[in-house]
Amino acid sequence: MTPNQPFRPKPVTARDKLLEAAVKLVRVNGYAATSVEQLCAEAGVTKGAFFHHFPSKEALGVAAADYWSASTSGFFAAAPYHHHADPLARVLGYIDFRIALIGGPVEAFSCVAGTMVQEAFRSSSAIRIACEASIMGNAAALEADIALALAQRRITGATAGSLARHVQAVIQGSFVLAKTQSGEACAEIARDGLLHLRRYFELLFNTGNKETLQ
Amino acid sequence: MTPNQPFRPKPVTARDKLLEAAVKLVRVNGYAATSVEQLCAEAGVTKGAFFHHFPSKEALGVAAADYWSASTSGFFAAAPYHHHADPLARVLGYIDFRIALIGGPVEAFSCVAGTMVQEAFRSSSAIRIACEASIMGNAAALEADIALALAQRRITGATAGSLARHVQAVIQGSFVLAKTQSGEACAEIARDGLLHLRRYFELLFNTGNKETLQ
DNA sequence: GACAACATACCGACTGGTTGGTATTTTTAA
DNA sequence: TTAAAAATACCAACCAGTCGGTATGTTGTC
Repeated sequence: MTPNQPFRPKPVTARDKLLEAAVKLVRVNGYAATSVEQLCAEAGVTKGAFFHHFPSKEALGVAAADYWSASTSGFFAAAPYHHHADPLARVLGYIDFRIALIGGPVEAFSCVAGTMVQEAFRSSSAIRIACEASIMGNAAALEADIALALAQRRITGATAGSLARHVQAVIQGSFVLAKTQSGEACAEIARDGLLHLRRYFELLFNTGNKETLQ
Repeated sequence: MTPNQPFRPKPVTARDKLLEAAVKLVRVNGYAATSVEQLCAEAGVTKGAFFHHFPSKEALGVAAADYWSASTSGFFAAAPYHHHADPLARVLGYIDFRIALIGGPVEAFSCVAGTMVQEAFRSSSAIRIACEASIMGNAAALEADIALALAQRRITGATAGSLARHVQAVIQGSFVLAKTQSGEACAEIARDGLLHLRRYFELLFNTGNKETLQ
Protein backbone atom coordinates (compact mmCIF):
# COMPACT_ATOMS: atom_id res chain seq x y z
CA MET A 1 0.00 0.00 0.00
CA THR A 2 1.34 3.35 -0.95
CA PRO A 3 1.97 5.41 2.18
CA ASN A 4 -0.82 7.86 2.90
CA GLN A 5 -1.98 7.79 -0.67
CA PRO A 6 -5.47 6.41 -0.24
CA PHE A 7 -6.68 4.62 -3.31
CA ARG A 8 -8.42 7.01 -5.58
CA PRO A 9 -9.83 6.10 -8.96
CA LYS A 10 -7.95 7.48 -11.93
CA PRO A 11 -9.46 10.91 -12.46
CA VAL A 12 -11.23 11.31 -15.76
CA THR A 13 -13.02 14.63 -15.68
CA ALA A 14 -11.11 17.89 -15.67
CA ARG A 15 -12.54 18.60 -12.24
CA ASP A 16 -11.12 15.42 -10.74
CA LYS A 17 -7.81 15.93 -12.47
CA LEU A 18 -7.61 19.41 -10.96
CA LEU A 19 -8.41 18.09 -7.48
CA GLU A 20 -5.68 15.47 -7.81
CA ALA A 21 -3.27 18.13 -9.01
CA ALA A 22 -4.23 20.34 -6.08
CA VAL A 23 -3.53 17.60 -3.55
CA LYS A 24 -0.15 16.96 -5.11
CA LEU A 25 0.99 20.54 -5.61
CA VAL A 26 -0.32 21.92 -2.31
CA ARG A 27 1.56 19.21 -0.48
CA VAL A 28 4.78 20.18 -2.22
CA ASN A 29 4.53 23.95 -2.55
CA GLY A 30 1.69 25.00 -0.31
CA TYR A 31 -1.52 26.74 -1.32
CA ALA A 32 -0.44 30.31 -1.96
CA ALA A 33 2.67 29.32 -3.89
CA THR A 34 0.67 27.08 -6.20
CA SER A 35 -0.65 29.04 -9.15
CA VAL A 36 -3.76 28.26 -11.13
CA GLU A 37 -1.62 27.83 -14.22
CA GLN A 38 0.57 25.29 -12.44
CA LEU A 39 -2.53 23.39 -11.39
CA CYS A 40 -3.82 23.38 -14.95
CA ALA A 41 -0.48 22.24 -16.33
CA GLU A 42 -0.27 19.43 -13.77
CA ALA A 43 -3.84 18.36 -14.51
CA GLY A 44 -3.37 18.70 -18.25
CA VAL A 45 -6.30 21.06 -18.69
CA THR A 46 -6.65 24.69 -19.66
CA LYS A 47 -7.38 27.66 -17.52
CA GLY A 48 -10.79 27.89 -19.11
CA ALA A 49 -11.62 24.44 -17.78
CA PHE A 50 -10.43 25.49 -14.36
CA PHE A 51 -12.76 28.44 -14.12
CA HIS A 52 -15.55 26.45 -15.64
CA HIS A 53 -15.49 24.08 -12.67
CA PHE A 54 -14.38 26.44 -9.93
CA PRO A 55 -15.41 30.08 -9.60
CA SER A 56 -12.09 30.97 -7.98
CA LYS A 57 -8.82 29.56 -6.73
CA GLU A 58 -10.28 29.70 -3.24
CA ALA A 59 -13.18 27.49 -4.33
CA LEU A 60 -10.68 24.92 -5.57
CA GLY A 61 -8.97 25.07 -2.19
CA VAL A 62 -12.24 24.30 -0.46
CA ALA A 63 -13.04 21.53 -2.92
CA ALA A 64 -9.56 20.07 -2.49
CA ALA A 65 -10.00 19.97 1.28
CA ASP A 66 -13.38 18.27 0.87
CA TYR A 67 -11.89 15.84 -1.63
CA TRP A 68 -9.06 15.12 0.78
CA SER A 69 -11.56 14.60 3.59
CA ALA A 70 -13.64 12.17 1.62
CA SER A 71 -10.76 10.07 0.34
CA THR A 72 -8.91 9.87 3.67
CA SER A 73 -12.00 9.12 5.72
CA GLY A 74 -12.91 6.33 3.34
CA PHE A 75 -9.36 5.06 3.48
CA PHE A 76 -9.25 4.93 7.28
CA ALA A 77 -12.74 3.48 7.53
CA ALA A 78 -11.56 0.51 5.48
CA ALA A 79 -8.31 0.02 7.44
CA PRO A 80 -7.73 -3.26 9.28
CA TYR A 81 -7.35 -1.89 12.81
CA HIS A 82 -11.14 -1.72 13.17
CA HIS A 83 -11.21 -5.51 13.50
CA HIS A 84 -9.86 -5.53 17.04
CA ALA A 85 -12.46 -6.39 19.65
CA ASP A 86 -10.90 -4.16 22.29
CA PRO A 87 -11.57 -0.43 21.72
CA LEU A 88 -8.15 0.52 23.11
CA ALA A 89 -6.54 -1.90 20.66
CA ARG A 90 -8.41 -0.13 17.87
CA VAL A 91 -7.10 3.24 19.05
CA LEU A 92 -3.52 2.00 19.29
CA GLY A 93 -4.08 0.26 15.98
CA TYR A 94 -4.99 3.59 14.42
CA ILE A 95 -1.76 5.12 15.68
CA ASP A 96 0.26 2.17 14.44
CA PHE A 97 -1.50 2.45 11.11
CA ARG A 98 -0.59 6.12 10.89
CA ILE A 99 3.01 5.25 11.70
CA ALA A 100 3.03 2.61 8.97
CA LEU A 101 1.85 5.19 6.45
CA ILE A 102 4.86 7.40 7.07
CA GLY A 103 7.60 6.93 4.53
CA GLY A 104 9.36 8.54 1.61
CA PRO A 105 9.46 12.32 1.13
CA VAL A 106 7.32 14.54 3.37
CA GLU A 107 4.92 15.40 0.58
CA ALA A 108 4.03 11.72 0.31
CA PHE A 109 2.62 11.49 3.85
CA SER A 110 1.84 15.04 4.92
CA CYS A 111 -1.67 16.37 5.35
CA VAL A 112 -3.24 18.67 2.79
CA ALA A 113 -5.69 20.15 5.27
CA GLY A 114 -3.01 20.91 7.84
CA THR A 115 -0.84 22.53 5.20
CA MET A 116 -3.62 24.66 3.78
CA VAL A 117 -5.09 25.86 7.05
CA GLN A 118 -1.69 27.12 8.17
CA GLU A 119 -1.61 29.47 5.22
CA ALA A 120 -5.23 30.37 4.70
CA PHE A 121 -6.73 30.46 8.19
CA ARG A 122 -6.90 34.24 8.10
CA SER A 123 -7.31 34.98 4.41
CA SER A 124 -10.10 32.50 3.70
CA SER A 125 -12.60 31.36 6.28
CA ALA A 126 -14.09 29.00 3.71
CA ILE A 127 -10.79 27.13 3.40
CA ARG A 128 -10.28 27.24 7.15
CA ILE A 129 -13.67 25.67 7.76
CA ALA A 130 -13.12 23.01 5.11
CA CYS A 131 -9.77 22.10 6.70
CA GLU A 132 -11.35 22.10 10.13
CA ALA A 133 -13.95 19.64 8.86
CA SER A 134 -11.22 17.41 7.49
CA ILE A 135 -9.06 17.34 10.62
CA MET A 136 -11.92 17.23 13.09
CA GLY A 137 -13.56 14.55 10.97
CA ASN A 138 -10.49 12.39 11.49
CA ALA A 139 -10.72 13.12 15.20
CA ALA A 140 -14.41 12.29 15.32
CA ALA A 141 -13.78 8.93 13.70
CA LEU A 142 -11.51 8.08 16.64
CA GLU A 143 -13.58 9.59 19.41
CA ALA A 144 -16.08 6.77 19.83
CA ASP A 145 -13.37 4.15 20.36
CA ILE A 146 -11.51 6.41 22.76
CA ALA A 147 -14.71 7.00 24.70
CA LEU A 148 -15.28 3.24 24.95
CA ALA A 149 -11.71 2.68 26.09
CA LEU A 150 -11.97 5.42 28.70
CA ALA A 151 -15.22 4.03 30.08
CA GLN A 152 -14.00 0.45 30.04
CA ARG A 153 -10.95 1.30 32.10
CA ARG A 154 -12.60 3.95 34.23
CA ILE A 155 -10.15 6.63 33.16
CA THR A 156 -11.13 10.16 34.11
CA GLY A 157 -9.51 13.54 33.74
CA ALA A 158 -9.51 13.62 29.96
CA THR A 159 -12.44 13.56 27.57
CA ALA A 160 -12.55 11.40 24.48
CA GLY A 161 -12.97 14.45 22.27
CA SER A 162 -9.94 16.18 23.72
CA LEU A 163 -7.83 13.05 23.32
CA ALA A 164 -9.01 12.54 19.76
CA ARG A 165 -8.05 16.10 18.89
CA HIS A 166 -4.70 15.62 20.57
CA VAL A 167 -3.99 12.65 18.33
CA GLN A 168 -4.51 14.90 15.33
CA ALA A 169 -2.38 17.63 16.89
CA VAL A 170 0.56 15.27 17.39
CA ILE A 171 0.21 14.02 13.82
CA GLN A 172 0.16 17.55 12.44
CA GLY A 173 3.04 18.67 14.63
CA SER A 174 5.13 15.67 13.68
CA PHE A 175 4.61 16.60 10.04
CA VAL A 176 5.79 20.14 10.72
CA LEU A 177 8.95 18.85 12.36
CA ALA A 178 9.43 16.41 9.50
CA LYS A 179 9.42 19.34 7.10
CA THR A 180 12.44 20.82 8.87
CA GLN A 181 14.47 17.75 7.91
CA SER A 182 15.82 16.42 4.65
CA GLY A 183 16.01 12.94 3.22
CA GLU A 184 15.21 9.92 5.30
CA ALA A 185 15.18 11.95 8.52
CA CYS A 186 11.79 13.38 7.53
CA ALA A 187 10.02 10.07 7.95
CA GLU A 188 12.08 9.11 11.00
CA ILE A 189 11.25 12.22 12.95
CA ALA A 190 7.57 11.92 12.07
CA ARG A 191 7.43 8.31 13.21
CA ASP A 192 9.22 9.24 16.41
CA GLY A 193 6.53 11.77 17.27
CA LEU A 194 3.76 9.22 16.79
CA LEU A 195 5.62 6.72 18.95
CA HIS A 196 5.47 9.21 21.81
CA LEU A 197 1.76 9.56 21.18
CA ARG A 198 1.40 5.80 21.37
CA ARG A 199 3.32 5.74 24.63
CA TYR A 200 1.06 8.46 26.03
CA PHE A 201 -1.97 6.28 25.37
CA GLU A 202 -0.25 3.25 26.85
CA LEU A 203 0.60 5.15 29.98
CA LEU A 204 -2.84 6.69 30.19
CA PHE A 205 -4.67 3.40 29.86
CA ASN A 206 -2.43 0.58 30.92
CA THR A 207 -1.59 1.04 34.54
CA GLY A 208 -3.15 1.94 37.83
CA ASN A 209 -1.90 5.48 38.02
CA LYS A 210 -5.26 7.10 37.57
CA GLU A 211 -4.49 9.36 40.50
CA THR A 212 -2.09 11.37 38.36
CA LEU A 213 -5.03 12.44 36.23
CA GLN A 214 -5.88 14.98 38.90
CA MET B 1 3.49 40.13 29.55
CA THR B 2 2.18 39.97 26.03
CA PRO B 3 1.64 36.34 25.07
CA ASN B 4 4.43 34.94 22.95
CA GLN B 5 5.60 38.36 21.99
CA PRO B 6 9.07 38.35 23.45
CA PHE B 7 10.26 41.79 24.33
CA ARG B 8 12.02 43.25 21.40
CA PRO B 9 13.42 46.75 21.33
CA LYS B 10 11.54 49.19 19.13
CA PRO B 11 13.09 48.70 15.71
CA VAL B 12 14.90 51.74 14.43
CA THR B 13 16.77 50.74 11.31
CA ALA B 14 14.90 49.78 8.16
CA ARG B 15 16.31 46.28 8.47
CA ASP B 16 14.84 45.76 11.93
CA LYS B 17 11.55 47.28 10.90
CA LEU B 18 11.38 44.85 7.99
CA LEU B 19 12.15 41.90 10.26
CA GLU B 20 9.40 42.98 12.65
CA ALA B 21 7.02 43.35 9.72
CA ALA B 22 8.00 39.90 8.47
CA VAL B 23 7.27 38.28 11.83
CA LYS B 24 3.89 39.97 11.96
CA LEU B 25 2.78 39.41 8.36
CA VAL B 26 4.08 35.85 8.03
CA ARG B 27 2.16 34.90 11.14
CA VAL B 28 -1.03 36.29 9.66
CA ASN B 29 -0.75 35.49 5.96
CA GLY B 30 2.11 33.05 5.64
CA TYR B 31 5.33 33.50 3.73
CA ALA B 32 4.29 33.08 0.10
CA ALA B 33 1.18 35.23 0.45
CA THR B 34 3.17 38.08 1.98
CA SER B 35 4.53 40.32 -0.76
CA VAL B 36 7.65 42.44 -0.57
CA GLU B 37 5.52 45.53 -1.05
CA GLN B 38 3.29 44.57 1.86
CA LEU B 39 6.36 44.09 4.00
CA CYS B 40 7.67 47.51 3.01
CA ALA B 41 4.31 49.14 3.69
CA GLU B 42 4.05 47.48 7.10
CA ALA B 43 7.60 48.48 7.96
CA GLY B 44 7.13 51.99 6.59
CA VAL B 45 10.08 51.76 4.22
CA THR B 46 10.45 51.65 0.48
CA LYS B 47 11.34 48.79 -1.77
CA GLY B 48 14.73 50.32 -2.31
CA ALA B 49 15.44 49.95 1.40
CA PHE B 50 14.28 46.35 1.28
CA PHE B 51 16.68 45.33 -1.45
CA HIS B 52 19.43 47.40 0.07
CA HIS B 53 19.33 45.19 3.18
CA PHE B 54 18.21 41.87 1.68
CA PRO B 55 19.30 40.50 -1.68
CA SER B 56 15.99 38.67 -2.10
CA LYS B 57 12.71 37.86 -0.44
CA GLU B 58 14.14 34.47 0.43
CA ALA B 59 17.01 36.15 2.26
CA LEU B 60 14.49 38.08 4.33
CA GLY B 61 12.76 34.81 5.14
CA VAL B 62 16.02 33.36 6.40
CA ALA B 63 16.80 36.50 8.36
CA ALA B 64 13.30 36.52 9.84
CA ALA B 65 13.72 32.94 11.02
CA ASP B 66 17.07 33.82 12.57
CA TYR B 67 15.58 36.92 14.14
CA TRP B 68 12.73 34.84 15.51
CA SER B 69 15.21 32.28 16.84
CA ALA B 70 17.27 34.87 18.62
CA SER B 71 14.39 36.73 20.23
CA THR B 72 12.52 33.61 21.37
CA SER B 73 15.57 31.84 22.71
CA GLY B 74 16.49 34.92 24.70
CA PHE B 75 12.93 35.18 25.92
CA PHE B 76 12.78 31.58 27.15
CA ALA B 77 16.25 31.75 28.64
CA ALA B 78 15.06 34.58 30.87
CA ALA B 79 11.82 32.86 31.88
CA PRO B 80 11.20 32.06 35.56
CA TYR B 81 10.79 28.28 35.26
CA HIS B 82 14.58 27.87 35.25
CA HIS B 83 14.63 28.65 38.98
CA HIS B 84 13.25 25.26 40.00
CA ALA B 85 15.82 23.01 41.61
CA ASP B 86 14.26 19.83 40.21
CA PRO B 87 14.97 19.31 36.49
CA LEU B 88 11.55 17.72 35.95
CA ALA B 89 9.95 20.76 37.55
CA ARG B 90 11.83 22.91 35.06
CA VAL B 91 10.55 20.83 32.17
CA LEU B 92 6.97 20.97 33.39
CA GLY B 93 7.53 24.65 34.11
CA TYR B 94 8.48 25.15 30.48
CA ILE B 95 5.24 23.53 29.34
CA ASP B 96 3.22 25.59 31.80
CA PHE B 97 5.00 28.67 30.57
CA ARG B 98 4.12 27.83 26.98
CA ILE B 99 0.51 27.32 28.03
CA ALA B 100 0.50 30.70 29.75
CA LEU B 101 1.72 32.36 26.57
CA ILE B 102 -1.28 31.14 24.59
CA GLY B 103 -4.01 33.74 24.27
CA GLY B 104 -5.72 36.06 21.86
CA PRO B 105 -5.79 35.42 18.12
CA VAL B 106 -3.66 32.62 16.68
CA GLU B 107 -1.23 35.02 15.05
CA ALA B 108 -0.37 36.34 18.51
CA PHE B 109 1.02 33.03 19.78
CA SER B 110 1.81 30.97 16.69
CA CYS B 111 5.33 30.14 15.56
CA VAL B 112 6.93 31.92 12.63
CA ALA B 113 9.38 29.09 11.98
CA GLY B 114 6.67 26.44 11.97
CA THR B 115 4.55 28.50 9.62
CA MET B 116 7.37 29.22 7.21
CA VAL B 117 8.81 25.73 7.01
CA GLN B 118 5.42 24.30 6.10
CA GLU B 119 5.39 26.45 2.99
CA ALA B 120 9.03 26.65 2.02
CA PHE B 121 10.48 23.28 2.98
CA ARG B 122 10.69 22.24 -0.65
CA SER B 123 11.15 25.56 -2.44
CA SER B 124 13.90 26.97 -0.25
CA SER B 125 16.38 24.83 1.63
CA ALA B 126 17.86 27.99 3.16
CA ILE B 127 14.55 28.83 4.81
CA ARG B 128 14.01 25.21 5.79
CA ILE B 129 17.39 25.09 7.50
CA ALA B 130 16.82 28.39 9.28
CA CYS B 131 13.46 27.16 10.57
CA GLU B 132 15.01 23.86 11.58
CA ALA B 133 17.59 25.76 13.59
CA SER B 134 14.85 27.74 15.30
CA ILE B 135 12.67 24.79 16.25
CA MET B 136 15.52 22.45 17.11
CA GLY B 137 17.14 25.24 19.08
CA ASN B 138 14.06 25.39 21.25
CA ALA B 139 14.25 21.62 21.64
CA ALA B 140 17.94 21.72 22.49
CA ALA B 141 17.29 24.26 25.25
CA LEU B 142 15.00 21.70 26.88
CA GLU B 143 17.06 18.61 26.26
CA ALA B 144 19.53 19.01 29.12
CA ASP B 145 16.81 19.28 31.74
CA ILE B 146 14.93 16.33 30.26
CA ALA B 147 18.13 14.29 30.29
CA LEU B 148 18.67 15.14 33.96
CA ALA B 149 15.10 14.23 34.82
CA LEU B 150 15.36 10.92 32.94
CA ALA B 151 18.58 10.00 34.70
CA GLN B 152 17.35 11.07 38.11
CA ARG B 153 14.28 8.85 37.85
CA ARG B 154 15.95 6.04 35.95
CA ILE B 155 13.52 6.31 33.05
CA THR B 156 14.53 4.37 29.97
CA GLY B 157 12.96 3.75 26.60
CA ALA B 158 12.95 7.36 25.45
CA THR B 159 15.89 9.64 24.84
CA ALA B 160 16.02 13.23 26.00
CA GLY B 161 16.47 14.45 22.45
CA SER B 162 13.45 12.58 21.19
CA LEU B 163 11.32 13.88 24.04
CA ALA B 164 12.51 17.43 23.51
CA ARG B 165 11.59 17.22 19.84
CA HIS B 166 8.23 15.78 20.76
CA VAL B 167 7.52 18.80 22.94
CA GLN B 168 8.08 21.01 19.92
CA ALA B 169 5.95 18.73 17.75
CA VAL B 170 3.01 18.96 20.13
CA ILE B 171 3.37 22.73 20.28
CA GLN B 172 3.44 23.02 16.50
CA GLY B 173 0.56 20.62 16.06
CA SER B 174 -1.53 22.41 18.63
CA PHE B 175 -0.98 25.63 16.69
CA VAL B 176 -2.15 23.95 13.49
CA LEU B 177 -5.33 22.78 15.17
CA ALA B 178 -5.80 26.22 16.67
CA LYS B 179 -5.75 27.66 13.17
CA THR B 180 -8.76 25.56 12.25
CA GLN B 181 -10.80 27.39 14.88
CA SER B 182 -12.13 30.89 15.20
CA GLY B 183 -12.35 33.27 18.09
CA GLU B 184 -11.58 32.17 21.61
CA ALA B 185 -11.58 28.49 20.60
CA CYS B 186 -8.16 29.01 18.97
CA ALA B 187 -6.42 29.55 22.27
CA GLU B 188 -8.51 26.93 24.07
CA ILE B 189 -7.69 24.14 21.66
CA ALA B 190 -3.99 25.05 21.72
CA ARG B 191 -3.88 25.02 25.51
CA ASP B 192 -5.69 21.69 25.55
CA GLY B 193 -2.99 20.13 23.39
CA LEU B 194 -0.23 21.30 25.72
CA LEU B 195 -2.13 19.97 28.73
CA HIS B 196 -2.00 16.52 27.18
CA LEU B 197 1.72 17.01 26.68
CA ARG B 198 2.05 17.91 30.35
CA ARG B 199 0.12 14.81 31.34
CA TYR B 200 2.39 12.68 29.16
CA PHE B 201 5.39 13.94 31.07
CA GLU B 202 3.65 13.42 34.39
CA LEU B 203 2.78 9.85 33.47
CA LEU B 204 6.22 9.18 32.09
CA PHE B 205 8.05 10.46 35.17
CA ASN B 206 5.79 10.25 38.15
CA THR B 207 5.01 6.66 38.84
CA GLY B 208 6.57 3.23 38.91
CA ASN B 209 5.30 2.06 35.55
CA LYS B 210 8.64 1.98 33.86
CA GLU B 211 7.88 -1.45 32.52
CA THR B 212 5.44 0.03 30.03
CA LEU B 213 8.37 1.71 28.34
CA GLN B 214 9.11 -1.58 26.59
C1' DG C 1 33.81 63.86 -1.19
C1' DA C 2 32.98 59.23 -0.23
C1' DC C 3 30.21 55.93 1.39
C1' DA C 4 26.11 53.80 3.45
C1' DA C 5 21.33 54.34 3.83
C1' DC C 6 17.72 55.05 1.88
C1' DA C 7 13.96 56.73 -2.00
C1' DT C 8 11.97 56.83 -6.81
C1' DA C 9 10.97 54.99 -11.05
C1' DC C 10 10.58 51.30 -13.67
C1' DC C 11 10.88 46.44 -15.93
C1' DG C 12 9.61 41.84 -17.69
C1' DA C 13 7.33 37.95 -16.02
C1' DC C 14 3.60 36.21 -14.08
C1' DT C 15 -0.89 36.44 -11.42
C1' DG C 16 -5.94 35.20 -10.88
C1' DG C 17 -9.63 35.86 -13.56
C1' DT C 18 -12.60 36.91 -18.07
C1' DT C 19 -13.86 36.53 -22.73
C1' DG C 20 -16.10 34.57 -26.81
C1' DG C 21 -16.50 30.52 -28.66
C1' DT C 22 -16.83 25.19 -29.84
C1' DA C 23 -17.53 20.26 -29.03
C1' DT C 24 -20.17 17.03 -26.51
C1' DT C 25 -23.72 15.26 -23.79
C1' DT C 26 -28.34 15.32 -21.82
C1' DT C 27 -33.10 16.59 -21.92
C1' DT C 28 -37.37 17.46 -24.07
C1' DA C 29 -41.10 16.80 -26.97
C1' DA C 30 -43.27 15.55 -31.37
C1' DT D 1 -37.45 7.34 -32.53
C1' DT D 2 -35.65 11.13 -33.45
C1' DA D 3 -34.46 15.71 -33.90
C1' DA D 4 -34.58 20.17 -31.82
C1' DA D 5 -33.22 22.45 -27.70
C1' DA D 6 -30.62 23.18 -23.82
C1' DA D 7 -27.21 22.44 -20.79
C1' DT D 8 -22.51 21.07 -19.82
C1' DA D 9 -17.54 20.67 -20.60
C1' DC D 10 -13.89 22.57 -22.28
C1' DC D 11 -10.61 25.62 -24.93
C1' DA D 12 -7.18 29.47 -26.69
C1' DA D 13 -6.47 34.15 -26.26
C1' DC D 14 -6.47 37.82 -23.58
C1' DC D 15 -6.91 41.31 -19.62
C1' DA D 16 -5.69 44.38 -15.90
C1' DG D 17 -3.07 44.14 -12.12
C1' DT D 18 0.76 42.41 -9.16
C1' DC D 19 4.98 40.06 -8.55
C1' DG D 20 10.09 40.04 -7.29
C1' DG D 21 13.81 42.47 -8.74
C1' DT D 22 16.84 46.38 -10.84
C1' DA D 23 18.77 50.79 -12.12
C1' DT D 24 19.40 55.14 -10.77
C1' DG D 25 18.80 59.13 -7.95
C1' DT D 26 18.91 61.65 -3.38
C1' DT D 27 20.27 62.42 1.32
C1' DG D 28 22.71 62.43 5.49
C1' DT D 29 27.10 61.61 7.96
C1' DC D 30 31.93 60.94 8.92
